[in-house]
Amino acid sequence: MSTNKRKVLVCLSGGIDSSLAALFLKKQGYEVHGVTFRTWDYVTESCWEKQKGCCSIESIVEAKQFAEKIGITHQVLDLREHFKKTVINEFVNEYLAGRTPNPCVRCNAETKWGEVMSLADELGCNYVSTGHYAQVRGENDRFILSQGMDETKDQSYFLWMLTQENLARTIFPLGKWKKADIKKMAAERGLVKLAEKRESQEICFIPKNDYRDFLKEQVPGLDSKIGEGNFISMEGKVLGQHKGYPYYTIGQRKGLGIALGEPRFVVDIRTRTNEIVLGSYNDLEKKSLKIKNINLIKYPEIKDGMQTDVKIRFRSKPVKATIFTENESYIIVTHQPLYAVTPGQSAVFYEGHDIVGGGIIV
RNA sequence: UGUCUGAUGGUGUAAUGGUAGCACAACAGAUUUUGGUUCUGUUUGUCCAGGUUCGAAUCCUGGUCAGACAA
Repeated sequence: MSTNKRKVLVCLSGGIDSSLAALFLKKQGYEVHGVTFRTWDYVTESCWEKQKGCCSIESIVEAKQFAEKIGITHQVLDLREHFKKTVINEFVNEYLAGRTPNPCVRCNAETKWGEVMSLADELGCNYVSTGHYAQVRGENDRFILSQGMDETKDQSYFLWMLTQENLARTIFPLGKWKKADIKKMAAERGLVKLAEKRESQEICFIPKNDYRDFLKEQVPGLDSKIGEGNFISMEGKVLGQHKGYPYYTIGQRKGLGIALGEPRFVVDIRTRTNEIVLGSYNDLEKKSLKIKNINLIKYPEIKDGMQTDVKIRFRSKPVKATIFTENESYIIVTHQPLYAVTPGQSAVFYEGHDIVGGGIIV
């Protein structure tokens, strides 16, 4: 590693958060080098209009301009192939398997930290940094990831896959700040455009916010391979036709195109028979789930029967639960009902504000 | 072929003479670094032709269509 202990590689997206993160690091006396990823090419123009978040060409230009403005070096890293091989492929395959992926979790682990760490090595940077609202600290020989101070903007959920090696070198300059303050500071520094820019949102590589169209583009002949199938009730009665199981996700209500007099939700996806089971909201209830691909952060291991709080989606309150270990997977039994537990999504364990670990729901 | 019943927005229904309502669906916006959820809002309807009435989804006549029963 470099002899320069104050050199940091910061991921700039062109948005307000990462820009301010870079600014903070610079003010704190770090030697800062910015990097912006090129992950995906947009073909449609709609994304430009929407000023989409982290990866558009326009944002790359903005990131570069910002770097110049605050006087840091900057480069663009072309990760298109890597991104396609990891994030996009997994995204498509998961849907084809009847599961619902979370590409952001994958992208953070594989693309952002995965690739940035090696670039940091090349450049002699001992730290890497992003504009995430999360915190990391060293304690008991572990590097512990915890929620951002601004609970409404906390993004730790998306970072549960980060390894100890990743966290050891990570700085989150915004972890102790509130989004409102960041916006205010940006405005005060004359960064009006940034302050007014829309939040990055939706899947960054999907234009028009329609993952179904994206799947069609990525999987030629998808509709002829899978095609229409039956909506069925909990009792097995045929209720209508659907467009093919990859277009649905557990808990989904909108877009079913079927009027049954009361709200119906996707309760189960049966890939073998291409059947989608519909039920009431209460039919989505579960009190246990199984996870795999476990990554532990706060503790090196988890004891059978450990108590924790678990989150099964980004915007949901943590629920008290007990973890039962079982070889490579865990069984999580919650003390309150969960709704719409969705295979492919992340279950993240919290202890207070700290992330204990997480896994992918089976 | 006869008799009876029914026909309301995309779907299912309410309103028995007095501004056509509800649920679901659809669409749009809000929320949101995943999908989904949630919230707010919007669009769309009285089978057709006559008649009675100040006024008809509602009553009358004829037609069309559907279901049931009869043969």
